[in-house]
Amino acid sequence: MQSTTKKTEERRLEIIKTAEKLFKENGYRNTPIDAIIKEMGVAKGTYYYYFKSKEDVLAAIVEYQLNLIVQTVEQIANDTSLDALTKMRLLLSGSHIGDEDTGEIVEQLHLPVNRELHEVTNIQTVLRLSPIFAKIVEQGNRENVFNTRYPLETIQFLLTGGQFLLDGGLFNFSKQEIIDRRLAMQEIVEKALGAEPRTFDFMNNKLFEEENNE
Amino acid sequence: MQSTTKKTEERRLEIIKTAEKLFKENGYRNTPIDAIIKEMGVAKGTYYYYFKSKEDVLAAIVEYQLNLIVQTVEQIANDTSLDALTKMRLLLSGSHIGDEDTGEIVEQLHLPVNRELHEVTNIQTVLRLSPIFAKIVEQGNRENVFNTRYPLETIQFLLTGGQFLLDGGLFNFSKQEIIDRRLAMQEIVEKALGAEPRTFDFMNNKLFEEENNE
Amino acid sequence: MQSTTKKTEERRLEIIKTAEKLFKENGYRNTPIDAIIKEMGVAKGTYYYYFKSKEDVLAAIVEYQLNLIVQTVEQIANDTSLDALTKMRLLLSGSHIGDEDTGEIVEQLHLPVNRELHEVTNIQTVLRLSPIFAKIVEQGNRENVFNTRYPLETIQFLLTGGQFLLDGGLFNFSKQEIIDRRLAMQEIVEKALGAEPRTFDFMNNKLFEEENNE
Amino acid sequence: MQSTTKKTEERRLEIIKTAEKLFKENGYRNTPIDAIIKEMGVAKGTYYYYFKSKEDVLAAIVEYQLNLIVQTVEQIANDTSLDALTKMRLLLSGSHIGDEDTGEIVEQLHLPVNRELHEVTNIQTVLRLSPIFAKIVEQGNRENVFNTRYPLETIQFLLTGGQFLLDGGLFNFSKQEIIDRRLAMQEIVEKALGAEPRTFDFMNNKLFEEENNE
DNA sequence: GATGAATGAGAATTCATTCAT
DNA sequence: TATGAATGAATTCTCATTCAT
Repeated sequence: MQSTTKKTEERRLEIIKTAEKLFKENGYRNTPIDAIIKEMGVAKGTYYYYFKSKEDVLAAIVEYQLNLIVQTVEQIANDTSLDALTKMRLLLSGSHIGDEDTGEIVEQLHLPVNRELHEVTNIQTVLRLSPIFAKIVEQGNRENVFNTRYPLETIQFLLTGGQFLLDGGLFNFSKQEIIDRRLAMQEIVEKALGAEPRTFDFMNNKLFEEENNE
Repeated sequence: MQSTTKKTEERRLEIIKTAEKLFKENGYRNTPIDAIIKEMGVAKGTYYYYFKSKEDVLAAIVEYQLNLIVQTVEQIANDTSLDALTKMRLLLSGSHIGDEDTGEIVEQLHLPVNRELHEVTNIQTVLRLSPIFAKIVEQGNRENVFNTRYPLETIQFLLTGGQFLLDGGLFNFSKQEIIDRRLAMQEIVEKALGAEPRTFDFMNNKLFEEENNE
Repeated sequence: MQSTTKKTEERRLEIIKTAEKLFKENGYRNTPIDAIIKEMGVAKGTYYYYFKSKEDVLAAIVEYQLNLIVQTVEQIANDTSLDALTKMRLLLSGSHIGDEDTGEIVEQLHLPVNRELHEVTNIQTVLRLSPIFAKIVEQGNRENVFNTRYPLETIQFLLTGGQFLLDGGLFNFSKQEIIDRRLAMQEIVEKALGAEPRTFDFMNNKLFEEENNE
Repeated sequence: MQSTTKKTEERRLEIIKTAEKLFKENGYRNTPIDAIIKEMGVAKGTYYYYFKSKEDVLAAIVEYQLNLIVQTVEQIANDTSLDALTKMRLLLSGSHIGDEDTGEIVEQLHLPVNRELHEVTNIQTVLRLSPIFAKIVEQGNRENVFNTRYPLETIQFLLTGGQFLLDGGLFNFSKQEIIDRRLAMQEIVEKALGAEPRTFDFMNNKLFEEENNE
């Protein structure tokens, strides 16, 4: 057995990771497959042994990322011991213990990725997370901490605004501008969900600390 | 050979229009310049006589569209005879008398464009329209019909959500799904701006009619 | 009639001068006709009214330059009041009173021009100047200051070496390297022509001053 | 692995050879890459698999040719059993046992190449050969067969004159004209190096035979 | 004399994909 | 599993030249 031979799953993951890194650095279109294999030190054929096209990795990357996020979000959402407010706070703060890969949820959602990768990811993220979030909102409605007429649609709008506006990749906001927009977003979220003012105050406290660390 | 010489500005616009059409149909990346010139029935050199690259038309298209929208929005925003509520309603309904080119504002904002074109347009739209809208919100604050702490940031969030979520190019929503999301959006806008419930009720009545016509 | 003809001639010359300048700056191949007309502020058609192709100006430039040089060189060569040594010294030093256009002969010969323009010019220069120089050498033979068996061929070899080696455009020599090569060249010229050592000593004194001025 | 590597080297050389041939026939600028690959019967991508641009082959051709020449010249120059006169004669006559690839040195130096290729080759040839020749001249100085004050500079001038003047690519001399110029050159070389008259007599005898064979 | 819009035949380069080994 | 040479369609961009006005 060759020492260069890795287990199939491992190698597949290695390609995904390498491609993801390069796509984020240079963009999907601007990253030839050559770049990926060169970075990995393998031959062209190896790539095509694991993926049948270039789009194929893109899909795999998105799927991989999404699964991680969805898994974490679902875990929290399905935890019957938590009330809606706690769940929502956990998800919005990302303060739970994340896997290395996942990192903090909010971070994941706001990762500055490039456009091509972004499009697919953002949309899929909104579409897959919104039903899960919607359930929490409905729970919140029942627990009288939220008051939202259209849980799914509202959550989708809020996720979309957050994803696209605050994602560093699209708008080139300064740190201060991001802070300002998060403050506004906090209020909008609270109002849209019909929560008490300052319910999600922590969002920006947290942000503040983060930004100072960089 | 014989050349159908047109006035420079006309031909430039013709290229812009043709490119826009094809970009919307097939996407920016999937539209070779050859397709544009073939559609127009001119030579390749003609294209490069007016635009020095492919990106150049993209920028021209966005600029052209944006100028139309911004112009109209600004006209309403600067009309001192109108109160904030009327202005906002006009802008959100698009019921003003539009130029042929402009069409209805809401339609403009929600034009189903493809991704590549979209990205640039959406972002620019949000960035250029938000300050104008923000002024109206501030006027509304003074007139006690709105109550918004962060006018600019709030408007930016709302515009972003609207643009990216309801723009047919990104999410493939059915008509009914769009209606549902507009209903939710109406409420979110009202709440975020601190307006009375049902202030922007017309948004969806109007939409309803439209959709039935198609 | 006269004045229009003169104006025509003027414009032709203007094109030649502009083209020459741009060709020297950016090279013949890298200078589109567009650049020439843009620099002049005239239309494309104007160019083609005066020259039927791009090569046409190149030929005109070379012809124009060459005529100036040949004229001056011939004037000195044909001056029956001068002995061969004086003539040769004059030509090699370039110390005669030159027209503005011509500048100093040596300077003309060593003008750092680009390759494309260079090729044609250099070769033509060698071919047209060598017979004139050869006559001076023959005169020198008769006057017993030179002793050259093959005047024309020798002169051609020397002109070629000087043109191509010392012309700043081809070899990227430093100032010191050029000085060294001129010293060597002086000796070679003296030896090749069979002149007394140090006959053309001034060549390098002169050069030395020049270089210090820059 | 080694066999494939060797094949790779072979193919690379094949491209170099084909390009060289076509460049010589039609000129660098007038030889599209299409012509090269068509001649070889390979696809465009194959070319770009081995060379990253068109200029790239040009550089490779020059490097290849130059290495062959330099190698041979160096071999002779470094042979401690030979005196300077013999070395110089060998190099100028090209009568040594040449590799098939190299052919005769003088032939190599005077290969009728086209302009674009020529420029680069000529200059590089002069620059790389002159130090080697200069050593022989210095040896000759010590052996009292030469008497040259500036060995390097003198050699450079002589090489330049020979390359550019006698290289069939630039000046369109007839055979007789070339013979005449070689005769003159022989004398110039002898004088410039301070060698005895007729030291390099063979140069032209040899040439004479050659020319009659064609 | 002068204009400048229009032409269109190239040219170089990219890169996803295939396949024999 | 892995390799890497070979492919070739696709695409952007250049620019000398023409000609109706």
